[in-house]
Order: sequence, then structure tokens, then C-alpha cells
Amino acid sequence: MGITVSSSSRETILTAARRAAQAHGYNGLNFRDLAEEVGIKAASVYYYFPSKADLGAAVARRYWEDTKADLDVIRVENPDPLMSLRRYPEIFRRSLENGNRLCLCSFMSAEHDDLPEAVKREVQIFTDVNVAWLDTVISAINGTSLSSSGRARAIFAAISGAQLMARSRSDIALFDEIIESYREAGLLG
Amino acid sequence: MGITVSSSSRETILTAARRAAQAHGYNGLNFRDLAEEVGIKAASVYYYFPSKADLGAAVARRYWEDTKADLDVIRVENPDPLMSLRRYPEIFRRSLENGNRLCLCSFMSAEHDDLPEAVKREVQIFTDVNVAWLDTVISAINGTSLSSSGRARAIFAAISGAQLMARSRSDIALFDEIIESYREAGLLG
DNA sequence: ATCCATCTACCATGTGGCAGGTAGATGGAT
DNA sequence: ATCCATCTACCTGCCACATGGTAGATGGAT
Repeated sequence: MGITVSSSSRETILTAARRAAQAHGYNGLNFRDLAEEVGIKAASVYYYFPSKADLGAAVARRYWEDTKADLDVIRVENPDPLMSLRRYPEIFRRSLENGNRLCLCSFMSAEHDDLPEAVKREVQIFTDVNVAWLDTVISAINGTSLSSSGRARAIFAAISGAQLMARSRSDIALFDEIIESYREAGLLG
Repeated sequence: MGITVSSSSRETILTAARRAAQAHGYNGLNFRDLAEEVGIKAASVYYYFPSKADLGAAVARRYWEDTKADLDVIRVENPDPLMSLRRYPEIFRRSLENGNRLCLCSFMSAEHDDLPEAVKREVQIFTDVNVAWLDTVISAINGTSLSSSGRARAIFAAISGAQLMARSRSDIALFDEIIESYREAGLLG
């Protein structure tokens, strides 16, 4: 369990690919531009990822893994589940802060019809991870340990939509405003 | 002011392009496949639309025009604004019913960074049309004629998100479930 | 000497777009 | 009524470029 000191090429590719996919989608992701940003030649990317589908799946997988880790940090930092829920929108806000980027999996959800199976699978897991986390948090708030998954899905969908809208206007304040409306309406804690 | 009896080629192209763009986005839209579906050659499409950007803009424009018309029908059929609001989600549900298609402008919002200016403009108008309609309806419900636009934007974003999520699972029931959650939470009338 | 990481040099296919042509309809001048 | 110019609604054929992907060489580290 050693620490990987330098970000290997594989990691650099993965990071650059994530950035690109968040901006241009799976379809808009291409080896030439990706390689150039990393500082290697396109053919070299194939050394790490045998096909575009493999790269896409790896990117999506890493994406939900990272998000899951972020979510777990929120829960650890906030024993009070209501505070955890309050901080949930941060996850989506950060993408906007970070170069007005969309949630990778929102973009890929839109591209659903053209996605290789392996990629589709990872994208689905992203949703599952989010809904499961929300479900747990909401259940803890309610006391009941049953089926708050309906509410969880609604929150996830609503915040995804807010991010999509805010990003198309390049307007983080709009995101905050919509989230505030959700709070006022009582959708969030 | 005569009636255009048969749907001209231009109309057929527009319709097919809308279908394609809803499934594959602006990026995934291409002249070869489009022309084949219409039953003409790719070059012939240029007779009606001088460039892909023009076609994309025309499709997006027609899309918000049609949506605006649908929204107006709802208002005419429902003098009670609360009933109008209640029926709003239908607009997005119909896309799912109709071949599990996404709102054209949701897809294009995701592709925002790669869109020609002319297309971007039309996509923005789609949002404006929806928010304006919601704003009017909500104001009528509240009695106040002021700034319910915050709530309007929230509703639009939330329903967009619900559609995106439901479509990525090809599950209309999921859409209905999320909308129901919005109602329970009090986001919708 | 071998392995690893990366390179050069390709290829097949797909794409937006352009040049130029053409059968048939239209419509005014004679 | 006929001729001619023009327009409509397509077509064939092509180009330049981008794309995913492959084969084989190169050179440094061990």
C-alpha cells in the first residue's frame, strides 16, 4: 500500500481525459488533443488504454470513485446528517468553480445512446453512488431507515439539472440561486 | 398566408435533424445519416441549410417555437394557473414517451462549449421561453406579479434533471416518481 | 540483453463542405 | 404556341481534415 509519488503518465492521461470529457463529452473526447495536452503522442495513449471505450470506462470509474471519496469526507466531517445533506450541493458546485465544467456523468447520460456498454455501466454507478449516499443521509435525518430513495433520486436529479442550467449560462450565482430555491421549497434539508 | 400542404423537404430534414440531435446531440448530428433518413443525398441538404451551424440553429429555433406553442395550448386549455403548472412536466415526459428522447436543449446545453454562436443563442431562448412561461403561471398563482423567476428557474432545472436521469435509465416511471417527489416536497404546485 | 515507455509512420473510415452538372417546372416575350 | 432564360431540387464526385487504431522502430534504464 505504498504511495504513488509521481503521477504516472497513466494518471496524467486519466486526469486530462476527465477534463476533456467534462467539457466535450465522450464523443468529443479524442486521442490527438488528449495526447497533446499530456505532452505525448496519440499512439502512446494506447499503451495504457487499449481502446477509447476502455479509456472512457476508466475515466468514468475514477470519477465515481473520487466522488464517493468526497462524499465520505463530508459524512466524516459532519456527524450530523442534516449538515451533510446541506453540504451535498458543493460536490456539483466545485465543477462549476473549476472551469465551468459539467458533471462528467451528466454529460455522458445525455450521450447514453452512443456509449459503449462498459462506459454506460460506470456512468450508472455514479448515479447509484450518489443516490445511495443521499439515501443513507436522509434516512438518518428521518430516523426511519426505509425507502427515502425516492427523495434521494429527486435531489440528485434536481441538482444535476441546476448544474446543467448554470453551466450553460456560465453563472455560478445561478446555481446557488436555484439551490436556495430548492431549500425554500423544502426539497433539501 | 396559405397553408403548406405537404411537408416540404426542408421540413422533413428539420424533423429528422431534431430527432437525431435529441438522440446524439449537435456533435453527433451528421449530414450523411441525416440525408439517408430523409431519402436524399448529403449534398442536397446544403441546398436548404448552408452549413451545419445553420441547420443546428434552425432545429433549435423550431424546437423552442414548438415548445412555446405547446405551452400556450396548456394555458388556453387551463384557465386555472395551478392546473397549468400541474401539467408542465408533460412537456418533458412526452420526449421520453417518444423514443426515450432527451430535451434537445438539455443535450445542447451540455455541448455548450462546442456550439456555434447562432446555435447557442437559440438554445438559450428555449430556457427563456420556459422560465418566462413558468414565471407567468406562478405569478398568477401567487397573486403577486413580482419575481417568481427564482422559483421558475428552479422548476425548470429540476424537471430537466429528472428527464436526464430517467432517460439514462430508459425508465419513464422513474421520471414520474421524481416529479411526484417534487410535488411532495412542494417544489411544484 | 532486456524491458519499458514512447516514438514515427501509417491506414481506413467518417466528416463538413465545395464545384459543377442536370432533369424538369415556370413564366415571360415573341 | 413556342422559344428561351431562369429557377427548383436534387445529383455525382471530390477534397481536406479529423478520427480510432495498428505495426514496428528507438533509446534509455536496469
